[in-house]
Amino acid sequence: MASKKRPTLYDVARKANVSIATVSNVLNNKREASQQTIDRVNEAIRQLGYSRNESARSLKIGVSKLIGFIAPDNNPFFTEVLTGIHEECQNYGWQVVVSTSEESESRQNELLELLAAQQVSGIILAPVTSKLHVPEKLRKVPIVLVDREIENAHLPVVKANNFDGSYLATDTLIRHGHSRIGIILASPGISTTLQRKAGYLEALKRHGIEADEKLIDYGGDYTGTKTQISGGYNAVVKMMNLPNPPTAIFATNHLLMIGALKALKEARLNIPGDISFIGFDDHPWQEITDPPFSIISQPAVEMGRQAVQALQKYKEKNIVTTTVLQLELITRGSYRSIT
Amino acid sequence: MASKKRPTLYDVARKANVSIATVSNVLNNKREASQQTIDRVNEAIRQLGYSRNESARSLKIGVSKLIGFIAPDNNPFFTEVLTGIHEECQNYGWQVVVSTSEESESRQNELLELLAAQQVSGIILAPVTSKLHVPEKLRKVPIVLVDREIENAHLPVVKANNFDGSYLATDTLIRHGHSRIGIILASPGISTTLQRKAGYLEALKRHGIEADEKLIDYGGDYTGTKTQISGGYNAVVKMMNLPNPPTAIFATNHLLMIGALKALKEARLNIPGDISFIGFDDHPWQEITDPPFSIISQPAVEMGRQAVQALQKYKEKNIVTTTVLQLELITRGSYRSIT
DNA sequence: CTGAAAGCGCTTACAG
DNA sequence: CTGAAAGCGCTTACAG
Repeated sequence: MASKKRPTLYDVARKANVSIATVSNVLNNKREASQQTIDRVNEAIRQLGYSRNESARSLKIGVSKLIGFIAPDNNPFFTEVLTGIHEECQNYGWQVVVSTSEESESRQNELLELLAAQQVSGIILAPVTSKLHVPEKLRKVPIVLVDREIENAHLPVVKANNFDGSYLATDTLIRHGHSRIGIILASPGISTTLQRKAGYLEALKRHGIEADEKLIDYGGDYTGTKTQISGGYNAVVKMMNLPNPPTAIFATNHLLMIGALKALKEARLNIPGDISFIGFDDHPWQEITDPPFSIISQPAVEMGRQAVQALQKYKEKNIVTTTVLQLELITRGSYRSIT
Repeated sequence: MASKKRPTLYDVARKANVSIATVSNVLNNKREASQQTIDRVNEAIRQLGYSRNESARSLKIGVSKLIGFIAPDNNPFFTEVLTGIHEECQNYGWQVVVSTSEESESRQNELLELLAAQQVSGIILAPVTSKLHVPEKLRKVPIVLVDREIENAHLPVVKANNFDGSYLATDTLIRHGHSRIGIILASPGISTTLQRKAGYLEALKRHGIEADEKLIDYGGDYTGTKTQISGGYNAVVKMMNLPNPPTAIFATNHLLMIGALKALKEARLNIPGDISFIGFDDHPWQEITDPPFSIISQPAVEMGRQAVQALQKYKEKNIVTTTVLQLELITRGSYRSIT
């Protein structure tokens, strides 16, 4: 019995009385084979339970059916992006090697290297900084940026309109009478932070409100998942102890939001009675909390899908696309008008 | 310039003036090479920016450095398990091909097949049913079961003590005076559901309470993430419309819990004033909700780590381990005593 | 329409 | 301590 090792092309060829080239052609739908041959080959494949050794194929043709996805942390946002990547990859027969850089640039470079060594046919990357220098030797493997972009990278990117989203949230709060609005941002080194900050500042400016540095906190200037939660927590504690604390808070990612709410709760501040709040990233919990939270919602699953499509276009036609998805404000019960 | 393609062993060998066998040996720390040779080789590797083509290696030795992880859905519990898998894999230099079966057995079998074709060195599987028949041709690749087990599989398994956890939750509610306790379970086809149900029934029995079929709902007997949330929702709606509704509800996974809470909220039932509640799986949101929720907490990250270790033992020493992790009840504010 | 043969980049006995 | 050579299982010109 050939139960010890998996059958190879040779086994199939022998059984079907054809050459291995013919089997390979049938397998890949290349060239015309007579229907009779095709049937014989397929029957042999079925009987032997043959499936292709992808390592051999990768070695020969230089790329595997794998793509890599490098997320910076375990923010549920990236879990959703991964869902989108998975969905779309089914259309291309790709499988996904997933890893987390934990916001470390050296870890990220190591992961890129490991993926390249696996002959992945592409990488979807949410980079840890906006100034990544992609090592020369990785230039061969197509990289698509997702969520975050890199200056002058000349790489396809799929991102959200963070400026507009942040502007929208801030503008809305201002129109509800708020002028002291605290914003909690993630690490200043990434593009999303920069753009979310810019949108906030622009909204203030349009309304003639002067920005107060004390109300701008990089609570998430740390690595990893847990530290971002404490970052949001610390930011709120700091702001609420100001002589002139904010009347509204805008937390610009889901982890920061959770930390911020924890601090608000501990301070026994009522939302929206004592303070208005807008968060980031939709999540089932937000409909069952009291109050339900208003948030800037990102099309995270769609972002994953689009990233795969962008990768496909980049690989096949060398087209460098920039896709910008719109953010929307979902208003529930966490902010109110003040006078 | 060799910028077109990545350097190979031959390039390194030529540069270092040795044979490819020697380079390979240095690379794998095999046999003794003179320190001088080692240095020359390493210097050549560095200069060329060489890194091994893992496809070639996999082809030659029959296994890659990849392992597969198949989750049944996007429950955040499995995201945490994945975190643990990632952490532990770093110790072995493994990378993880992640995929979701969406509770479909045919999809699961397809994924197993695809992973085997990639020459993965092992698979960590949360199976969609407790009666999986692993296809003969997959017998070559080591599989470790995580979270859910399979009858007579003779495979390593890392799971939680679901019986005890469920007993504990039910017993606690009974001791607080509840006798009509609704339980919301996931699909009856998986081991965790069976065990959680058994723990519930046993606790009732010990206290001489007769089980009421109407209070046992397989809200999650659907596939996928969203349908489980609506499953939990529907279960609560049904139970609360009973002539004699429950005074407490135990939702046995995170998705079911979210759906259940949504229904409770819509019915304007106060927790724990009108109804007591115990959920499943800890999550940062649970500390900031009002009330904060009591839950049965699973060591999800640890489960992932242990699964990787079990895989390692299975591969290296052919040891089939069964690891049972304890669940604990975290009491916050969502249940109370009644008379 | 089909086959013989080269070669992808490694690892590993084997010989020296 | 080091090298020459076979071979892992495929794909793909090339020849017929």
